[in-house]
Amino acid sequence: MKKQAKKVIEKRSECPISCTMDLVGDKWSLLIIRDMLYLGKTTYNEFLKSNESISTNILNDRLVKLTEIGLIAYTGNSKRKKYELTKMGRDLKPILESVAIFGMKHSTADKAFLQNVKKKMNL
Amino acid sequence: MKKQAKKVIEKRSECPISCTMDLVGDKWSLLIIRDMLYLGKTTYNEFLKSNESISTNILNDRLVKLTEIGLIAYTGNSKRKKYELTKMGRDLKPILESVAIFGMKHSTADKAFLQNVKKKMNL
DNA sequence: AATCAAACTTGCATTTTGCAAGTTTAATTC
DNA sequence: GAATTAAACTTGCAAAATGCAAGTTTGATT
Repeated sequence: MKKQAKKVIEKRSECPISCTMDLVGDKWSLLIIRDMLYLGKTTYNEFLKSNESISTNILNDRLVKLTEIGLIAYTGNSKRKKYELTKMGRDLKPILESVAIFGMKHSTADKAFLQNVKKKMNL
Repeated sequence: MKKQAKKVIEKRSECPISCTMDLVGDKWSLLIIRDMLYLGKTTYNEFLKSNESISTNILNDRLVKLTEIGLIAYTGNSKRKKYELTKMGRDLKPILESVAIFGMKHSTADKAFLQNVKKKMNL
């Protein structure tokens, strides 16, 4: 029954940008948040089926971390967890918006991607 | 004279958010951009002296990558490089702003940090 | 010409991520 | 209510990214 010790997230400095990156500046966290915000995903298996193919151990690790941080929270028993963004988590939306805008302008990404998603979600 | 091969950055998906994270979603890139945008830094040694203590190999790697991507560019000869943000790089500013706003609201970061910086820089 | 120092480079340890399995236990089916 | 299913993890090991402490190279300064 080895629960991973709740490791304190280290701050590299007092800069608000640096601090935020220390929370969600890894390869996967913001994509999980995106799936919640734009795709309405709530469960482990839904997150697992993203186009970017996150692996199970990383997904689990991120869900635990994001929950510990307080960006997401779950309801339901341990085998039917439903994750939701907290108030704090929803405050990440402007970040995702600006990241998406940059991506639509500069990357070779499919520019219709988020537009379609938003339409589907009535956003 | 081993130049590191210009490795193509892999896209995990067509999502603009994912694509942007594939470009600058590592532990250090946005902090270098921050130093250019808010602190007016332009040289290797200035970047090296950040509060977050980036190490020399990582800094060099990121400067090469960001230059290859086209977010920054340098003038000057190889021993007195002056880096500047490109038009594309300056388009990251809204991302840094929203990240900073989140950090000021939610992290235990020094809330005066960026305010002071901006005042100093007349932003 | 000698010295300095800015801009890298190298080697190796540690941490994070990726991949392919396996395990546990609520919920469903029979 | 026992057997089956599947959602939510867990584990082990390989690969990649990061961290650290040196060293090297080459324009600029003395």
